[in-house]
Amino acid sequence: MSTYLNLSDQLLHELGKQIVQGKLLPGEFLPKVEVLSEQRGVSRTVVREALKGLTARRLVESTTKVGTVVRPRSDWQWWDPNVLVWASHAKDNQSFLLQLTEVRLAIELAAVELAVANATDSDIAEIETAYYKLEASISDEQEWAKADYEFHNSILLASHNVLMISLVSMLRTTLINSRHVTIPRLKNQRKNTSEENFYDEILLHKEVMEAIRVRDKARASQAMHKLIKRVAQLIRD
Amino acid sequence: MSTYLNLSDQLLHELGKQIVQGKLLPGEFLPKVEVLSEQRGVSRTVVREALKGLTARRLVESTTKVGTVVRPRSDWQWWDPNVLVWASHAKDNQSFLLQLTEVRLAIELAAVELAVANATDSDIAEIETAYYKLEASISDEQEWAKADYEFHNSILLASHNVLMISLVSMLRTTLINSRHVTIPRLKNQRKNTSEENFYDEILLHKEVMEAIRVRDKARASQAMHKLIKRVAQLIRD
DNA sequence: AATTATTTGTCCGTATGTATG
DNA sequence: CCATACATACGGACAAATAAT
Repeated sequence: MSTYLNLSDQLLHELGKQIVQGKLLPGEFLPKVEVLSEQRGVSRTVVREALKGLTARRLVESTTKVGTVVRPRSDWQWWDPNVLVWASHAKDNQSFLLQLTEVRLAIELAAVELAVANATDSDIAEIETAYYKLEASISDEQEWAKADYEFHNSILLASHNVLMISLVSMLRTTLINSRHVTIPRLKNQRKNTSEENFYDEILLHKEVMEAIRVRDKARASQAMHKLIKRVAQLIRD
Repeated sequence: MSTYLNLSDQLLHELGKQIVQGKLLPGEFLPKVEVLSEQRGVSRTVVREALKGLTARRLVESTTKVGTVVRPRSDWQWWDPNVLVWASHAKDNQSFLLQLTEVRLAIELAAVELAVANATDSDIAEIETAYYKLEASISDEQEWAKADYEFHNSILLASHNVLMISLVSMLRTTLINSRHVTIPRLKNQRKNTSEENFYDEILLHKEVMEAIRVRDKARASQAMHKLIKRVAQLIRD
């Protein structure tokens, strides 16, 4: 697997970015196929395939004789990896990343309730090992982040909801792609958290784990809610 | 706008269904391009475009000399309108529809909290009118369903989270497409609900509306949680 | 290690279909 | 009815990658 992109994908990315990042506004027309073909020095086939990619993502609509026009943002198929990437690479992406995070939190909160109901013994074992790794890495910032990811992921997997798993995986990929914006802020925030808060956080993780083990939905949900609200708070600032 | 599908889309749907509905299992190979081209009496170009569609949705992976193989289900891009439709049209789609509903409930629950924070005056007015329509249509099953939809939708819109709105709209389209399976069951269940339960449900809707109006996040969230749990319960049975 | 065969990937020229003005 | 502009479809040629010999 290489990072090589064929011509139509290159053009697709170029046009997709322009649209999602607002350089081509809804209602505006794209140049016609022949012009695009000449401008970029590619064949009409390449242009048509790129346009097809835009159409499939509902970013544009082509009608004969009229041309290809950018559709309103509400029509766009946001839950497409490429659209998400294009949007997350925009200059003014703060509000977009916040929205992404809000969805992620919503799903993670729901996943813990499902985990209580659906977790197998081996799922629970995974969650426990993830928790003990977390406990063992309080001092190491890097390790803690990794362990924290694995802890939440083990719960997500235990939900046995493929749609949630796939959704969060998409969100994570997108958020990682724009990590340079968000992670530094979180790190700085973390430095400011006191020892006590940190201890609280470990306790909350433990509470989540134990509640899942004893199948106490209300407890699990409540603890996760508290955990998540902290993240939401960090992001909002 | 017609329902006409071009040759490659027709083939795409045919192959996509076969894969998602398990007639072609992960690890199995598709016939090579030339064979497919002959079998269906279409050009190689058409076959290639259909395969491209499958590849874009991560249902298959093509490698030179080896051929095109079905990827594991966990790799599939589930959040694609077509994949969702193919999956919802499968024979054994009960568990899939349940998962869809679980995601929908998760998002709706999160949306109400966001609505409390983000709703404009006009958003709140929309929610109120939706509620009064609901109140006015207690007796009419048909009207009630419609009003209920509009009530929840008005809250969703008030969240001002485009990603959530787009996600739920996708879910709804899919669920409506397989309505024949789920709605009749809900209707039957509803008939069995007593007058009292029905009155409770109205009260819960009212509680949600008022909590949003006075910007009381905890109250709104709690009331919505109760409402949603009922739906979840209905579905589970 | 080099060669060959096989299969996908890419590009293009061209022809036909279709809807608009 | 014609000219325009885009969509769809076909098939040929060649490039790239890899398995097998």
